[in-house]
Amino acid sequence: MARVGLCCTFLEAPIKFRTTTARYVTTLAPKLRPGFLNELAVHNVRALDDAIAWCAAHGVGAFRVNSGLLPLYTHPDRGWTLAGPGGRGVAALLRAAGARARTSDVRLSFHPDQFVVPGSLRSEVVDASLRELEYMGEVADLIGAEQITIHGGGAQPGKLESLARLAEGVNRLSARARCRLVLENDDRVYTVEDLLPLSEQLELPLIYDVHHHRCNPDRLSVDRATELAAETWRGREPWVHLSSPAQGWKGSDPRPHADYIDPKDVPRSWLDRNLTIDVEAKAKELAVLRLQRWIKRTTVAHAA
DNA sequence: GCATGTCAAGTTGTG
DNA sequence: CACAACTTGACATGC
Repeated sequence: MARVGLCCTFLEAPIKFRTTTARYVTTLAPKLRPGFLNELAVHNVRALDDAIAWCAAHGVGAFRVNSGLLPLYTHPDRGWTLAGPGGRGVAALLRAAGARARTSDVRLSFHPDQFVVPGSLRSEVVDASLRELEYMGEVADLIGAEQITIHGGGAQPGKLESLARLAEGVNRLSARARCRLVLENDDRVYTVEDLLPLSEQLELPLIYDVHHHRCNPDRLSVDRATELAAETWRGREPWVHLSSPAQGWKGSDPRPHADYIDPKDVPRSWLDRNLTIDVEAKAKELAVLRLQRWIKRTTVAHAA
């Protein structure tokens, strides 16, 4: 049966992740900056442990870790790292959170921000993207996160050229980051059909986002795309993404996400598979629990 | 308290 | 051409 996953944050459960801005940090005396960033990191890793515990307690089998877990970690003059004095303690907390995830069977993943474009035309963008992916690889290694999801990025001057640049960027990554990399179809540019050849060439699994596929279709049916993407996981439980459109499928832009998942948007073929379904919905854990109840009911009815 | 403006970073498409 | 959208508002500030 499919398992459900929660993305990044909670709506009602009292688990909060803190953030800061580079501008604010520069208003602090340089001596105070590492301590401030360390405090945020400690808070956030404790919150991550709470999030994993919450998932385990509610039968939620996956959690997507917010990329801002260690705020400003890749900023050029942050002055704080996991290798430093305070960082050692954070690394220990990360390992402990990872141990909890492992024993309670909560799969962990990362999905970097929109700024991460390893196939960009601009080399400084590629460099910054790779730094960000290395940061996630380092944290993923400590907590045992299985994957880091990236999109294809832009398409200038064409898709083939851009995907070739993406392949170059990916191949510059350390093994620690690269072995966790996963591709995902997006809602504007790259479809499952576009990404399958690159997935095969680089031996990267493909996450199938059915909402993006419906916004940005190719020649594949939902079931065929599910099947082809699942094969790229080579025996591991495939990950997929699910959301419903905030304003419905007709009329205005279908891309913004609704508060909850409309059961009509769940592909029926998913219910017969071992899948990890990341729920991208504004009502966060409430949407995950509602979908989980619906899947249980429907799967039982289906089997009977 | 509460409303508001701001925040490191990319790319695309809409109005 | 400004701005929203994307996996996600949180925070400091000023009243």
